[in-house]
Amino acid sequence: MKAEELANILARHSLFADCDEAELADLILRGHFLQFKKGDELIMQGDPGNSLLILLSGYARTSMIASNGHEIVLDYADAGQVLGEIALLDGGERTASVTAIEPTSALSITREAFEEILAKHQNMALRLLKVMASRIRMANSMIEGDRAYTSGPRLARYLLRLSVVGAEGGRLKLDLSQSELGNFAGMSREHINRQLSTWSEDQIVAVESGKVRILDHAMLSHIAEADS
Amino acid sequence: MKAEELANILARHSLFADCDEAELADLILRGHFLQFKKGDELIMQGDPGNSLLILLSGYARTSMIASNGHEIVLDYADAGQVLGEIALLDGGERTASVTAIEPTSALSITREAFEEILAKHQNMALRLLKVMASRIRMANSMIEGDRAYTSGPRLARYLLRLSVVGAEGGRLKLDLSQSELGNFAGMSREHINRQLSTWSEDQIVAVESGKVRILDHAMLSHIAEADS
DNA sequence: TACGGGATGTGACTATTGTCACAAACCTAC
DNA sequence: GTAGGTTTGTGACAATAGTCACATCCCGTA
Repeated sequence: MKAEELANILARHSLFADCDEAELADLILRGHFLQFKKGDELIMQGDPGNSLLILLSGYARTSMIASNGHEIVLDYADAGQVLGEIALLDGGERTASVTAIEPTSALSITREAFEEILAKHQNMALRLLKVMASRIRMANSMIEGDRAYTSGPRLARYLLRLSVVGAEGGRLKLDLSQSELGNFAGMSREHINRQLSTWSEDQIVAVESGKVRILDHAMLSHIAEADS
Repeated sequence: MKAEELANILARHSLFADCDEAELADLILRGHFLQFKKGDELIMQGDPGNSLLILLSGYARTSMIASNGHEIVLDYADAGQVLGEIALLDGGERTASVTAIEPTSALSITREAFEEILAKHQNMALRLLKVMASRIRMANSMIEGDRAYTSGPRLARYLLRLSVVGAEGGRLKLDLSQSELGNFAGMSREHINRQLSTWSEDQIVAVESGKVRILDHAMLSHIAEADS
């Protein structure tokens, strides 16, 4: 892929929107362009983490397998997202896997290249710090959801997190299976099903051919804030 | 307090152990020394976050109140810990409160000072990035614990997190009340009590005059890894 | 030493959610 | 179009943990 195309893709996403030419050029020069098929692992839990990825296109799922086999989906990443920065920074193992859920491309940057870029461009570090701040906020809000709310409000939150603002018919960013929704929201597949059925009767969501649509966004937000 | 005393305290803690003289000097020069009584709030959830704190002495509890009133303890911070960096970085509200649980002192650094120090000392940003990486790891492991494990293994994990390596008699870093342990481990006070009683019978922990001691560290670790 | 407030111990009951089982529907590829 | 896999729908039941209620204990202080 041409450097200018890469530059275009990067510049289109918030994180890199305010990068200057030189920064983008360095990222592209020092990065490797990678492509993945649906199902490929971009990052594997437990591996040593010596590189950082910037997702250029497609969607990927970030998930952990707990030691008892339980799968936990932490996030769904789209283009522009930085992945794998934690292990790169602290030299530890990768805490989670990242799996392409559709054909995906990414820019891979080694630790050496990353350190050089960081040293050369002051703003890069600040940008990364902001990314990580928002990650911590997200993690805290997951903890809050898990701890303080019952399954209903919690599922509502995750559906809202998957919703796109101006989507026609309330379509979600991703069409997840009910099992996958379960791993995301932290509840069993069966329970997801029952909850969606209930909401479907109340016209809050619609479930057709396995796809969830949000019909009553306001109501769902209200449920997400419920006292229990 | 004298600058050299402050420098000593800072240099004694891992995060700042590898700071050079100039960095320490700038931190101290630009920081304000603050003191807090037990129960004082160093940081208040919902406030705008325009400063960063470095804990110099004492212990503080980081906790969130969910919108339904549920209290969640995220961590207990000790000297050397950086607090309040998230809101400082992204300009948002403070996500959690930090409360002194004993007399505490801290160095407060404003956004302007922080930005100057960051610009002047390259390594500062890298250090902060590492701190935040470990925060994300911690948050992910809380999510894993909440999602994948039942209360027993989970409580075991939190007790281990509070344990100190060479402590005589298995004393914990902090003597928490059972309600507070509950807010930390995400379970009710009563359930904490019952679980501790059971373990106490099996000589895994001892509970005397409200203080928990870990008798069988190995067994507790084993429970923490249990399949369910 | 007596008092009062907070922390702890414990029983009984309830609520929420997971698990298992199985049928039906759907999709995809030959 | 049909076979085989995956996904969905749903009932019955079990398990885990929360809630409520109340007795008790402990500790600082007047």
